[in-house]
Amino acid sequence: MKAHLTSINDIAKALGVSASTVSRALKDHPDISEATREKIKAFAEKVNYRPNALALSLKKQVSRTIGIVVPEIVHHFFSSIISGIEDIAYSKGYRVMICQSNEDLAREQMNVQALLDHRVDGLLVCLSKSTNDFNHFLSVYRSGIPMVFFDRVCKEIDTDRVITDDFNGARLITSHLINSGCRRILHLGTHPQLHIGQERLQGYLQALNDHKVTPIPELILRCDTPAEVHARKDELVKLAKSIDGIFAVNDSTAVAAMQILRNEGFSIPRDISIAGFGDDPIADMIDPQLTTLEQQGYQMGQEAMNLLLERLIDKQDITESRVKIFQPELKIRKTTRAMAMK
Amino acid sequence: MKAHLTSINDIAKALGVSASTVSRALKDHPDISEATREKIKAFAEKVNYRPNALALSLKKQVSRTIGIVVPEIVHHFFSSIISGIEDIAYSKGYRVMICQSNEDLAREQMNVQALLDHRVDGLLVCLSKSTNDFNHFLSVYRSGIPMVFFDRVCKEIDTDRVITDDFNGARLITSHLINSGCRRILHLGTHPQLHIGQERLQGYLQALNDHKVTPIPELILRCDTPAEVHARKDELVKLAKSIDGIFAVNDSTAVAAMQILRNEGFSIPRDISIAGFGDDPIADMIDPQLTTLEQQGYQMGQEAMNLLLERLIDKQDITESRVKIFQPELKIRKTTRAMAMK
DNA sequence: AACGATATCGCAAACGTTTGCGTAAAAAAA
DNA sequence: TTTTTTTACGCAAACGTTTGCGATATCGTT
Repeated sequence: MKAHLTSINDIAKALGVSASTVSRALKDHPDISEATREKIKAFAEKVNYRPNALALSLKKQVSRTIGIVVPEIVHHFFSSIISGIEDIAYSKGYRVMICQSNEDLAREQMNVQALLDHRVDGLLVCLSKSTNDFNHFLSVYRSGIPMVFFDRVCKEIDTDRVITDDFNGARLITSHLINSGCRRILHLGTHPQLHIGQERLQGYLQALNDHKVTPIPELILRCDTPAEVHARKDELVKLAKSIDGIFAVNDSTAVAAMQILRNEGFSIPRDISIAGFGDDPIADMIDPQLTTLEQQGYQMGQEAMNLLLERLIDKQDITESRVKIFQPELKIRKTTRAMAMK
Repeated sequence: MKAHLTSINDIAKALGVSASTVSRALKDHPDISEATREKIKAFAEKVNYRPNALALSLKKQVSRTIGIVVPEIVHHFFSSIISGIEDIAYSKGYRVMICQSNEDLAREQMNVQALLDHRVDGLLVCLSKSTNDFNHFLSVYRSGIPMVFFDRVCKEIDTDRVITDDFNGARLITSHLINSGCRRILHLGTHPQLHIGQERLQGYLQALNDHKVTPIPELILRCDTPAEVHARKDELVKLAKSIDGIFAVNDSTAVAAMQILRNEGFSIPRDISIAGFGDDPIADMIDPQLTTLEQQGYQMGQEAMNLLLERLIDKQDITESRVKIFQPELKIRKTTRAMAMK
């Protein structure tokens, strides 16, 4: 069975009028008599006519569709961002096309290209971990298509951005660890080329410095997924004897580390305190509940979409790029001890 | 700045040839001389020409895009399915448009309509919990657009489907609970109108029957989210004294229940055994680790996309609808006791 | 009766692409 | 040289929609 949705031409032919008359009748153009208008509307209703969005976009040179490029939707943080984006987009009559880069540069490039091919009106993107080349975004920028980065942004290109204050968050939670008595804090960080990785590391170092704690290079590891934690289990277990705290770059890594440590007989937080980043749902579900930083993903998504919308609607009058910074909120739970001092 | 991507006509004008010549040159049509072809290709490369996917879809009457309607991407099961779908789709040159119904019928109807408006070649859908009207899917079916349901399927319409053997899974895990000594097993189920809810309930009842355990109506509750668990906390705590096992319709509900029970002083699994459904990542991260059923979301997504692809490619020669049933695998972990008998 | 005004509609171009067909010029065959 | 074939390109329609403009009627005015 061939799937032919009825078009304006079909209606025109069936009713013995021209396509332009049908088009005008359907949108209540005054040039059309009431009789014809009603006839056409009734028929369109009957055959369940729906305008072809592709033809419309082509004609209007506007797709009312925006593209999203995100590392992986399986991560709660990203899927909440997407929900935030979608809710705003829907309410303004926009649709979204979601692409996953799977943390892979090549895939990210393909994604961007495909979205451009589909003539999205704007782009919302979060960089993949492996992105060290920005030409695909540069060409988007040069072609004048509005683009806003969120979370993992591209500082090489001057666009709107929505970010977390990673530095401050890391400083805050590391300070909390120190205040609760930790002195030898292991940092499980992410790729150094990631801006957020840099910021969180710097925040961690700043907190140590704030409290006159000497940083120990051996206690800074690149290890940012549960899989990597398990891969480097021996290393972790060996380190465990000499540390009293862990600050992991995200919650799932923190939880994985905790799992291993507890199996090795360490008590959390008595022997070792643990802190994460992101306030993933698991943080609240595990026992002991994970101390972490709340990142307001949904709101960040909303904000990103709003920034983009302003560009799409008042195209001309925004010249400077804008940066929205979300302050992560400290969620002190059970994997860290109560403050030892004020 | 206006965003005008260069078209075939732009190239034609710039080079003083016709649009048809450009079109043919770019796809190595033999009618075009090598000189012209090279000239055109070089220019196209220089200006970074990319065909307009909208125009192509309109012309070819094929969008090579498939629509996905899913309740919520924040759930790991659904986002794994999407990944499975995407990977197959990409490898065959298809794109996907993802929509969330947020478990809401009206939104689901809008989603379907929007996807049809964008002339997707096919539909992959998982019903929302509140869907009790299927006319939007019926009209898709009647218009001849291939559609395959997954997980939460619509048995009112005769389409391809990819499902989990919910009955068998529920029977399996309930049997495991009984075998490990449980006799008064609370079932936290979902909406009765959901087919999977029915199946899991029936599987639970069947297992009781298999073991000559009398079912207790008071022990069958509709409660399928952590939020609902917390809302009905008092009820749950009161019941807790009289039960020795819980079978929840999904893992997050199981974990939430466990959290409350432990806070009330119950020991898991000594006092109460707990089992979930789905093998969410949290199942493996919490302590004690949750006994559950593995649902192969990624593979289900792949299978669904493959079924759809067969319809899209050999349009004609598939008449009967096909059903792929995935057997969930029992993951016995720490929230249930070891088998008491064989 | 002749005129202008208004109401109601169709034509055609445009968006970007593909493709059957026609055609001019060049090459090959007679 | 004439005829036929081949080479290499352009025209125009089509996909579905919108919209400026032109074209008929019909009406009301003198």
